[in-house]
Amino acid sequence: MSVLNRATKEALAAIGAALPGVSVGPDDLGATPKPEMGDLAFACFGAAKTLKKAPPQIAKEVAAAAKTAGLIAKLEAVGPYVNVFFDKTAFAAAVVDDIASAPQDYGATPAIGKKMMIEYGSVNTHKEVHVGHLRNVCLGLAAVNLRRAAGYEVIPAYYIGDVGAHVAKWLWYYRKKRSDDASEDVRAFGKIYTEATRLAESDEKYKEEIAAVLRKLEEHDPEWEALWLKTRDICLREIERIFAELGATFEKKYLESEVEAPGKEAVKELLKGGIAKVGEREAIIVDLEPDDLGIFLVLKGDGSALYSTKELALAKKKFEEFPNLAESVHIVDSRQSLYFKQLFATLKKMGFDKPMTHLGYEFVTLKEGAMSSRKGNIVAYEDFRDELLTHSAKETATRHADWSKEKTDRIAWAIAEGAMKFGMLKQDNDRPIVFDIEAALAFDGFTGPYIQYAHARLASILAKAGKEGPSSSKAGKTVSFAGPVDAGEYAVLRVAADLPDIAAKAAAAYRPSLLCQYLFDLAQATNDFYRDVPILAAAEADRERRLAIAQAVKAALARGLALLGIRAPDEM
RNA sequence: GCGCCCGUGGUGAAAUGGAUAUCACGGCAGCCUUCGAAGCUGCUUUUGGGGGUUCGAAUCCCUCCGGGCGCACCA
Repeated sequence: MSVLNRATKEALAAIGAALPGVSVGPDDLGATPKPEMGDLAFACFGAAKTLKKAPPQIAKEVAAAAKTAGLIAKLEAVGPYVNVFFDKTAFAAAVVDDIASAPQDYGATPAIGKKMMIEYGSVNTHKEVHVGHLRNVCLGLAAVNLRRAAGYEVIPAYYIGDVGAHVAKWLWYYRKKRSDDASEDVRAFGKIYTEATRLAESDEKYKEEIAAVLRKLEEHDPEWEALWLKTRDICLREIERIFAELGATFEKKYLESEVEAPGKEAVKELLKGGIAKVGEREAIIVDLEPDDLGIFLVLKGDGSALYSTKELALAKKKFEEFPNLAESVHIVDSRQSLYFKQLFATLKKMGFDKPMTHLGYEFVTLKEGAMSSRKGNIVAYEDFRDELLTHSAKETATRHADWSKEKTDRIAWAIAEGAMKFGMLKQDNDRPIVFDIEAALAFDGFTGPYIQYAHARLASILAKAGKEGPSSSKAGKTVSFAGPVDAGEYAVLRVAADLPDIAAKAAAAYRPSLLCQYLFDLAQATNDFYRDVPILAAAEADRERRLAIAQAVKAALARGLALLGIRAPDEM
């Protein structure tokens, strides 16, 4: 149990004992508006109802009657609230101890024996990876880390769209216009897709040509299949490379092509079972009107597969491979909300009632409007990364002219990654991100590098004190802790104590933004501490204690960033 | 038309139904002879309209207005 939870429990016990006949729970206990007002606040409105007394009166009685013990030092009635003050030194020592005992796992819950799959990073081949996909990967990565910290056994999976109409269109165009181009430059693939779309939309007759290519592919026509396999594999290698550089690792890798045939079988079963029927233009549909979910199309009129066809089989495949999944999450942008509702409803009709959820998020747009691979007005991930990296390397080089090229590049990438991932996660899932390169290149304010910087400053102090080498990634030896702590020391530890709770909330709701907000608060508190509390120049006893605090806070910052998939370099 | 999501300072955002709505950016004015100025300090400006529920509403409900997205052969 975290130190804060322990203190909260003690506070509730003390207050509960002073209020016989009233049930008090964690819900009655919240944060105070300002740190000076105490560590926790108990609202007396609920008790007022039960006791038929005025809240301020109850507050006064509770403050007078409650016994202080352990981590609780003082209770004070302010209006209808009882403000709880922790024993600063005892609390600070407990937090430092808690972090020092397992710095890399600070705030983690022991295993809860539940297995879950998180599917994310599900991009398409034959198209360029853009900043919209980046949001997906960052969210998925954070979700995996957060759920693992919450005690789940998580299986990260991706599901790549390596077949379908977009691939057929690409191959159709390539053979028609670009077959002389032997280039294997994947970044050119995206442009080919845009050109293909332009040509395809220029004349109705092309529609049928492309549909024919798709049928050929599904029939495994050797010539088309060879071209498809060759180009697909180039794309898959590129996608793998991008995932690797973002630190995204996957235990299960699904391809649309492998569930195409089983998907068609599933549709046959649906027809046999009377769940699906033939709709307009011979298409196979599931009528979900009674569930207010409209019509769900599961197979095209010409017999070729749709996204839905394949996903019917994929859902089954996942649970065949992992029968005991407590949850199977699909991280896909919220434009697919209706589609997933339809999919889950159809699976349920098939008697396949498994815990599947769609985690939606708003997409990334440009100031000019929506990005579209079809139109070609996208910000390619690699262009963005290159620009960010160039900027970050330049900034790093100005500050550290003496660093080697290797070191500069390594640190510059950590900073670029911090800016990129934090930028994608700091906003709540249900708000669109309007991509602005100026803002994305910022390293100050509410950004990843701001937090990395606070961490590096603490690292620098510790290095000077000989407590931790600048390049060590593991926590050094623990430092002795002897109180009493002053206000500045306590303030930063009080914030650090919130991490376990915030991480748990962020994990439960899949909201990394909560952790971003929190880490920014912790970094600000760190900068206050840095400004107000001298460490190296302090008297021996204070110095040791403050170094211990610096070490604990540094570990908390690093841990929080790690949950977001961001590195915390000791120098930057 | 129906459904989902969102309306908070100039801009972008935060706030388990709780105390005086919190940050960042921008702008203006300051701070490097004291542990790293990618930092710090000060000033600047806010809950779309109207009802309702509640001791208490940015938050919940209704309604209107505004924006985004989705609604049969794309994924």
